[in-house]
Amino acid sequence: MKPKDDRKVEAIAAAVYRLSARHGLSSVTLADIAREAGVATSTLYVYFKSREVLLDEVYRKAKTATMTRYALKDDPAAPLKARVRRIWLNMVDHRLENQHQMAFLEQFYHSEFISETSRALGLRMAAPFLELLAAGQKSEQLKPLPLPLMGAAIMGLAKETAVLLSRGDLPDNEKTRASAFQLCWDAIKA
Amino acid sequence: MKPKDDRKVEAIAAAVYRLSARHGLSSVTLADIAREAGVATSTLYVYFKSREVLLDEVYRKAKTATMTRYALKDDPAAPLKARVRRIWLNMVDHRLENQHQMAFLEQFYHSEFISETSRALGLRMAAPFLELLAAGQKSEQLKPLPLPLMGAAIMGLAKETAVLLSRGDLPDNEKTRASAFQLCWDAIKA
Amino acid sequence: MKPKDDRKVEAIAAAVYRLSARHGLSSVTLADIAREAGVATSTLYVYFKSREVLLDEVYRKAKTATMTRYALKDDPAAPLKARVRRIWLNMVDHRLENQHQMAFLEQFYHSEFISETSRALGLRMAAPFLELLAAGQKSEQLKPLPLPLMGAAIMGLAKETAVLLSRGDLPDNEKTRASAFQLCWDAIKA
Amino acid sequence: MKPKDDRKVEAIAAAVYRLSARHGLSSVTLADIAREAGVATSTLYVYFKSREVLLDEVYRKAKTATMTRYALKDDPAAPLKARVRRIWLNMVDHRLENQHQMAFLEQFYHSEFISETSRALGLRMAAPFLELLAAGQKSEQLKPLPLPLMGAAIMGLAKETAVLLSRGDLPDNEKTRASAFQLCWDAIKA
DNA sequence: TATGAATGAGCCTTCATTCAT
DNA sequence: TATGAATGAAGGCTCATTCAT
Repeated sequence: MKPKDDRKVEAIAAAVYRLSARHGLSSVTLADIAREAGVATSTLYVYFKSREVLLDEVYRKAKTATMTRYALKDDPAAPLKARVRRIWLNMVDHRLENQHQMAFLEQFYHSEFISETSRALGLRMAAPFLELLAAGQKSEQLKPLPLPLMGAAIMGLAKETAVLLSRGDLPDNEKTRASAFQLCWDAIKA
Repeated sequence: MKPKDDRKVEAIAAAVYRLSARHGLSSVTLADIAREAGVATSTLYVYFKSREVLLDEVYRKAKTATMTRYALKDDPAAPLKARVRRIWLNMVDHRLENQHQMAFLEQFYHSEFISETSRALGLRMAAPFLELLAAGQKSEQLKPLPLPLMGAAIMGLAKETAVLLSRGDLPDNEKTRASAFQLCWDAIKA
Repeated sequence: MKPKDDRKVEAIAAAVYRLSARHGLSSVTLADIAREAGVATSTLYVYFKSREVLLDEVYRKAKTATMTRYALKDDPAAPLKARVRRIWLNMVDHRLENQHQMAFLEQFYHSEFISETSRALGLRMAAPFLELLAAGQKSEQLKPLPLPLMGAAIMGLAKETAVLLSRGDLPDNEKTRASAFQLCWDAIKA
Repeated sequence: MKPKDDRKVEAIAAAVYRLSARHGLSSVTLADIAREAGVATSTLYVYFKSREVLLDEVYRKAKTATMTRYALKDDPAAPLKARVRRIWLNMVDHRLENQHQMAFLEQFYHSEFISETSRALGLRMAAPFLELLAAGQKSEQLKPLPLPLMGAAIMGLAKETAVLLSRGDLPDNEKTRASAFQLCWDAIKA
């Protein structure tokens, strides 16, 4: 008997990312995915029960990897501002390095395809970050506004910064990042 | 394709908004639109050359109305901060009052359906607002960061604020708006 | 606007009969039916909501026509034996004249495709005939056995007779029919 | 294709019977059979060359067992009526005891799956019984009608009787069987 | 103009069968 | 022998679009 091939699952996920970025998630068909991943359409059903499950599982994978990446080199002992900066820079860098994946993640999150459990996953994974912000509010370093608003401000600015950097509208260097983060920090600091 | 009956075009647009908000743009079929608008499917082709054109035209309509609304009661003679506040509050209010329409607008903008010309329309309509910000930068009241980044910060925060208000996560009153705008202003002010 | 075409429904039903007889009901695909009926596959969905409904409706049509045919020239005033003979001969003749239709009817009835309501239809339509038999039992002309058993005996013999006639195993004439009916009558008469 | 493990073949046949009775023969997939029999799908190909062969072979098995069962306790020296009664009662009892198997047998016989050789098998196995009837005709104890007609009458009545008994429409006792057989005998006796 | 009928292209999914271990 | 992975072919169904009235 032949064991399931993990590399095939990887290839399928990568195909979904690429196609989402290229033509938009809602036009990604199983035939497209299969072709792009180099397998037969029916093979997708060996790994996933249905199109819905496939997308959901790919989403979970990508979301988890993304959140892990955001926490990279985060030092829990560092001061608040340094930690937020670290995470914010991680967001920007990860977006620049994984544009396809992010394209999928965003489209899926805003689509009707996403399941309730997957939507919940997003929130669950963001929890540690929101707790960091909550601590910052308690120590009166951050504005006492609702956490979702604070979080959205930070992520939204990271996203827009990444877009501008990748488009070349902004020079991709330390200075640019520093001033963009300045905007972010000014927004949230108390 | 000169629309003869404006009320019918109105009904079609409204159908698109409602269905987009209810089931997601990519699952909206022409049959759905026709049923919801109370006409026959083939009648849609009397008014629009194709599905693509229909959506594009509905988008233009909604986008124009939205941008006009944002400028409501904007007094060109007022001081910068007041003008930005006025526009920012307009954004929040318009979102709260036209959720279906905004659902469509956003899904369409992030979708693969949007044409290049429609995407350009978005930018063109935002021009006056960006000019206002540019003036603010010149007078050193606003941070000297790229306009797209500034604009994105402002709109993103308006959007998130509206979401929180409509969900009931934030009390819908003057005070809440004032503090949410504070966050916005702190982000962009020099 | 174009009105629905009744001749098309006829063509579809005829296609189902022919294909059922030729290859067996369970191998009849919508593509087959469409090709045989001279329409596009999707056109079938203009007339029927699904394959299941299509078959069910064709069954109803054929079943009703069949039962009506069985009662042809039945004289309610005639004596019992004459009436049973008339109906029995109708069964034999109808089978000989509509073999494709009967092939479909039988396969559908014995298949898992048939709906509960369609199965019930069969019984409802046979009711008048069973009442005739019941009357014959009351007047002690027929054996006092369960009606389903009596009915099955009669129909089963009609069927087998028709098979033998159409195969040419029996000469197709009055005499053959008379003796075959004799067997039938002997079985049920008191 | 020499089956090595007879118990496995047995399990496969039993699975086919059960599934045929439960969901209808034409919806029985190889995956279903394998699951129900407790083997892997590809293992079926170790025992049978194809789905067609598998069904055909299972049919042969069941058909042979059935015909053997019909002849149980048949005493070639007994008088005609007694022998026919014995066989008729065997038919009824066997049907009552092996409903799953009979469900498969009948569906397969009326399906398009059956091969010409398998259909011929049915006739060949029934030969001894038809010879008995032929002898009865020669001795003028039975009607001089075509043997297939005579045979069909007898089997058809056995089948209907079994159906009524298993449904509970008739009390399952000696008396019922006696009167049902009476109907049968009246039909065929000279 | 307005509409119901008609359709070709394409989608998701299933399945008998083969492959590779 | 036994099996899980892999697949091509096909099936039912949907939909944007065109036809015909």
